[in-house]
Amino acid sequence: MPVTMDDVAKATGVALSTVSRALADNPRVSVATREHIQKLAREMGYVPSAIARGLATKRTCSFGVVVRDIVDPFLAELVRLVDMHALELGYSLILSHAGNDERRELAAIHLLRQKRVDAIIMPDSSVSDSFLSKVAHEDIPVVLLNQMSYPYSIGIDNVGSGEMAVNHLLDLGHRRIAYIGGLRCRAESDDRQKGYTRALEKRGVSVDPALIALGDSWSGGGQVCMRQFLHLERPPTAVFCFNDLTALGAIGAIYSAGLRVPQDISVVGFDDIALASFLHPPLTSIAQDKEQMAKLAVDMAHALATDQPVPERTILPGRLVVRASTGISGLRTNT
Amino acid sequence: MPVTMDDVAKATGVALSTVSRALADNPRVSVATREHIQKLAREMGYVPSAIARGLATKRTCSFGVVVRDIVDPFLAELVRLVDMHALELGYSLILSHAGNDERRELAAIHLLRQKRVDAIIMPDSSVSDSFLSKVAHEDIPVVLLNQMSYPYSIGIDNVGSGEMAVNHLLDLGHRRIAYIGGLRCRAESDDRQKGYTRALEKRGVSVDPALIALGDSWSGGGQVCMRQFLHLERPPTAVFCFNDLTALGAIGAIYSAGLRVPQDISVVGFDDIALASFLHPPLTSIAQDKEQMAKLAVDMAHALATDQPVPERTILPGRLVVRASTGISGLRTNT
DNA sequence: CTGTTAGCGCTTTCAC
DNA sequence: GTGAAAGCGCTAACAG
Repeated sequence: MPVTMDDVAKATGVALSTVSRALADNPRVSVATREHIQKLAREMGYVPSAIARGLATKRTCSFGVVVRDIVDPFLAELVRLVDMHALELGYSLILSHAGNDERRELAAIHLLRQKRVDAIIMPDSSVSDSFLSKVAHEDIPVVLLNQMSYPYSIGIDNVGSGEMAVNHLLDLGHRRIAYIGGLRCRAESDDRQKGYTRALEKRGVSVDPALIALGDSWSGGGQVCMRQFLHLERPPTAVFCFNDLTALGAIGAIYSAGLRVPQDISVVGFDDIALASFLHPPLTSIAQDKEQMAKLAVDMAHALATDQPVPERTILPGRLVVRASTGISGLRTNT
Repeated sequence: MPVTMDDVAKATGVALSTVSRALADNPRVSVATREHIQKLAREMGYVPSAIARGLATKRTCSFGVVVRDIVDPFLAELVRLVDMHALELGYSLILSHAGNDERRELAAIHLLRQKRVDAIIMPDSSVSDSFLSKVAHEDIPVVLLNQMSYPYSIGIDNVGSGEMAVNHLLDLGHRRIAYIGGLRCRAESDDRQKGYTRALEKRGVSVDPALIALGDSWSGGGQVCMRQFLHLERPPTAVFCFNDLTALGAIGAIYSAGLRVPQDISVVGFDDIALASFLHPPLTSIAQDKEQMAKLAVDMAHALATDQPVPERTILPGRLVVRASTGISGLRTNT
């Protein structure tokens, strides 16, 4: 139904290949014919078929992106940035959802292989290491975020960032500091917890297992875990959360218990999502350089897709953003 | 590089076309050969090329989705649901960002046409009516959400829902009720405002232009507009917001001014995003049936893409979800 | 500078 | 039930 290159060729009276060249701005076509062809093609409403081109060139100019849940604001922000950078390089994004189901994740990858995407970017993969090693030798390259056991990956320093967050709380005088984990990527929460533990140990504060709970990367989990902490004989005076959504839930639980943030309990989140500064109180958080992550991931995917020298695996530093959800320990309890 | 159908044909000793049929579970192939071929294909690691198939069948089994900003939680939730339903029908989603730029939106559409997607779904289009009428007769079908001037669209009753929200506030005794608009789709905010006006007028409450402001569909806008309202001689006792993000910003501004929600000012949002119930206070909002919207939109896109009878344009009702951000007027000011 | 000719990997008549 | 062959719309040698 749509106008083809052949139609344009017939209309202009030149050969099909000349049209192809003219439309590709190939310098081997005379300026006159090129412009003539381009003009006519435009007038005829010619829209090149990326499908046919993909078949011929074996490149589809599209990346697959598989996420657990685009509703996670951090992932949404990341995917948006990936889209922007990908577009600059001429790629489109095919988005697939995997939920928390590893099987669905593998199914999504399989579908993307059928679609012959040039590369796959997975911002929060849950696939096991055994699969990763297999996928690494697959026909189509895969770039992972925050999964540093994998060669083609971009991530942030989760251990160091966790440490940074907890140091901030220690500096404010807190000693009973809790951690609420999550389950976005496999190793992510563990590493942040490692940073938490390390920070405490360095200051000689003992780690209390009762102050460590595992949420679900969502506000519901944060709420439940925080409620549990509040029932402790000696509740924490500060909480470090896997991500901002968890922190939001924790804050809700604190308010519901008639306490206040940060007067009674300080809260630190992670990701520094766009909403963080609008929450009440504005949330102290660890910011990830999403812009840079997205750019590096796209560049890596592009390099892998075009057989260019692949940039090295990168670990970005986190950055503490202090807002109003953290305060000096004992602000209220000691008065 | 990857295994092709031809490879499988040679390996099995049958003709290419037989392999094609066998893999498509075509009953015209004997059970024995079919199973043999399928088994061998699997062993050889054959992955069918959706590209080649697309060229041959003129169907790519993919929908384009162009959004202004996937970071908007409402859109993210919608896109996730669209993805689920699309997958059930065998479609993948190609996601493109348009920002608030109509030109980028058109560019995105153009790219999707090149990709030969079977249909385009636009949850929050900003393209003008003049363009819409053009796009309607385009080669590739477009389904719009919340843009009821267009034949192929699914939406919610924005006027009625706005009215519902404001009636709720009126029922609580509020008389000075403000509206903070947004700019997601073109007509969306206007319609909600229309509902706002209508509700007030029906109860004989005069509409005060000073109580109407235009935000940006984000928390920042809500914050700014609310701050402006608070500087009025007679500030509102309740605010109806274009969406939940706007409401979040408004709430922040209220707290920053030393006032409380809902004791001093009640706030109603729109969309009922997943976060709404975790905010402090939990947000009263108008829920849209995203599940249904997504399903209807995908079904419509599918029908259009396959030349089946197209279901009718649908307008879904909104649903008021009362939480803790709204309360009786004068709770505090009159004591 | 332009035309001819093979494909790319699959579907789909049309024969047998 | 299976095979042969003609495309789908484009790119990319290879000639001229």
